[in-house]
Amino acid sequence: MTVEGGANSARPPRAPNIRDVARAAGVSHQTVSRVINGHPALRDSTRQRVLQAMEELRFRPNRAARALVTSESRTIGALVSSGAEYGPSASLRAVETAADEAGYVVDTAHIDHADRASIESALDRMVAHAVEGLVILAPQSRTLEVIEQLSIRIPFVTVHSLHSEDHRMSVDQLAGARSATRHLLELGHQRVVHVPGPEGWVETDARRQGYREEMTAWGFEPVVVSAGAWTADSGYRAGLGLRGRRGFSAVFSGNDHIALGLVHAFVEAGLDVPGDVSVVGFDDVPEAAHFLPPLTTVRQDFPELGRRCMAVLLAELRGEQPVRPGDVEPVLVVRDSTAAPRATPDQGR
Amino acid sequence: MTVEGGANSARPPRAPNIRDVARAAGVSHQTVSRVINGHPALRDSTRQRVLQAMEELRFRPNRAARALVTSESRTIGALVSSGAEYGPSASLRAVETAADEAGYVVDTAHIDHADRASIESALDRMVAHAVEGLVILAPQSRTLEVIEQLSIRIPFVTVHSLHSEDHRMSVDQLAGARSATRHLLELGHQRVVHVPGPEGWVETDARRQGYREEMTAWGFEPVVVSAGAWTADSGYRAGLGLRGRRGFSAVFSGNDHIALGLVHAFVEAGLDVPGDVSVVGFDDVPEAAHFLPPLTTVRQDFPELGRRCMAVLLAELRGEQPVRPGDVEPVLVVRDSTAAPRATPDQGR
DNA sequence: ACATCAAATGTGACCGTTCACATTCCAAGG
DNA sequence: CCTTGGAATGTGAACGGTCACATTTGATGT
Repeated sequence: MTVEGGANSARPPRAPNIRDVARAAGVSHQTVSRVINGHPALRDSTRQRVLQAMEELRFRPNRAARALVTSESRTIGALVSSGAEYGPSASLRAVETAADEAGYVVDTAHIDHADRASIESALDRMVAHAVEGLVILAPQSRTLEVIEQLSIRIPFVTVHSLHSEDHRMSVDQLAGARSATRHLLELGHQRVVHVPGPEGWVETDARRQGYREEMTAWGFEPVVVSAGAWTADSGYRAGLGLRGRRGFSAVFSGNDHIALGLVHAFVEAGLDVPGDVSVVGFDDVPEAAHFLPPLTTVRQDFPELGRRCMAVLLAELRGEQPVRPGDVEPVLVVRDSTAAPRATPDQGR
Repeated sequence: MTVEGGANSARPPRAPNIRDVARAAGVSHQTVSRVINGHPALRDSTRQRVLQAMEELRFRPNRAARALVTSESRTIGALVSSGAEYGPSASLRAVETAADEAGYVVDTAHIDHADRASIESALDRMVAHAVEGLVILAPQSRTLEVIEQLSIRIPFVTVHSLHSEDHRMSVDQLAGARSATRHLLELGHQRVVHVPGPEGWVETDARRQGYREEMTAWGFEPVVVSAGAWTADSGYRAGLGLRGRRGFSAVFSGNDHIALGLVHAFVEAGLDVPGDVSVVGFDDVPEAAHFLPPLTTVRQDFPELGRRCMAVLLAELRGEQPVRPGDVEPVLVVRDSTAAPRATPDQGR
């Protein structure tokens, strides 16, 4: 492995530096530095000469040396919640692409436990690696609290901040949840239950809140049955509990995967979706259109979210006007998992 | 944003360095360095004094400075194919966790296009950031070819290499594909078609190859109908084409998402799965158990793959014996999407 | 009491850049 | 022809660590 080059001996293993280039080009090291940094006051002939020397020597500027003196690392850190959730992953990818285009590289750290120590250690590592900014894709309330306590001294953006309006960037979860709930109510459902995501997540709270608001606005009683995780497994377990009960004709699920598990549990019990019970999800993962039945859900544009995060962060790093584009709006996608309730039990009587 | 500390003025904004600590502790800077690096020949009292000074000054060693002189960056690079595929993402997360435990941080670069230029530029960026090693999670033949041509001078591991046996780490795709196919054949299916993933992926080739081998071993004709991508969408489209045809009773799908799309297309056309056609997937994504019907598939342990990648790479970075743990074995998970064929059409006459 | 030697600590150079400032070049103006 | 001043280039000192080597310290054997 790692086979080094040729057969000739006694080649100094040291990589060429700007002084080597300078010597080869017959200029001073500072001139080489200027070429690297695109200084305007440079005779074109000199620039060419230097560029050629760089080419010949296969010169690569040493980033560590530059970082040492300028304390610019061209690195940004990303803190991501460690689950395999679709949303954060998709956003992260967009963050990286955007960073890349701006000449930054992204150091990623997954935080398993939302305990203070592990977050702190992740941040420490980021700081030690001199990240210039931070993107935090860990929408757990606990995480965000810790982060606020820690009072980070470098620019950062979090997706979904709790209290502070600064640093924030998010999808309007509440509006999404309300429109999902409204969709069910408009279809004529009256007993709509909500199966939220795990406790401690910002989205869980926002979506539950949106559900509650819409239900009470229509004069109906909100009913919440917890799932425990964002997974299909936990949706299935929640469905198992739910299918014993009567008295509901629709479920608004915390996300698409939970919805998948719910549908599984319902269908297994002989219930028809959407005949007996309507289900609506959240996220619109790429598979949702092919669930059986194809899932009605709320689409979030995760990549766009990631891009905007980076836009905000980059603007700040460059000292530009702090861009603050509005929230990304989620949109309801109606498919086949929702329909009007079969009977209208509570009517009349 | 980024509010700096107190109200007192005239505080030098420079972070404390090793000499500041030395002065505060009444020792030489070299002694401080020794404390940082855990040098054994140090009086305990001195060490304590230094540690305390570091604490008081909130000293953080400057990694760029250290990197400059030692050329150790404690960074490894990850090159990932840019799709939102479940497998690479899951492995990547494991890679990061493992790296983290070893005190490394991971720079990730997603490569959108498998063209030489974009791969080269990603590698350049990694090299410029002085990564000590590279993990390549981009199982596209094209990517791997380019990488082999480029003859990287730093240690690296790729998941699924083509030719060279070095640097390799993978799941035995071929065995997995064979066992999936065998499962269908053992159920009594004779006309099994394969819907592979997109061309150009190492897995696509290996799985198709495994399918072919098993089919011919049993004396049956392999039939391959392309999907185009790893997505449910493209599986659905393939299913649309497929459901016109007759003469098959089972499908071995390139992955779980394609399988989901296939099932969607079949069920939509009034076919029963597994009554009329059995479907088996590949990957065992966490949702597969809750597809309708729950999907028979081949489980790959992506996190384990990631961990092993890092184990191999770290061993090499440390100059240890090159660990080479065997391939990760995939395992068939039988669920409800496969059953014996309803009739046995080709039998007798 | 003193030589001995390893353990403990100190000294100065160096890694490859950029920064602040000094110097040289060269065309235009008097 | 000489000044003038901006453009082009050069000089030496940081930056914050580690390395190689020098020096001091303190316990040990005689």
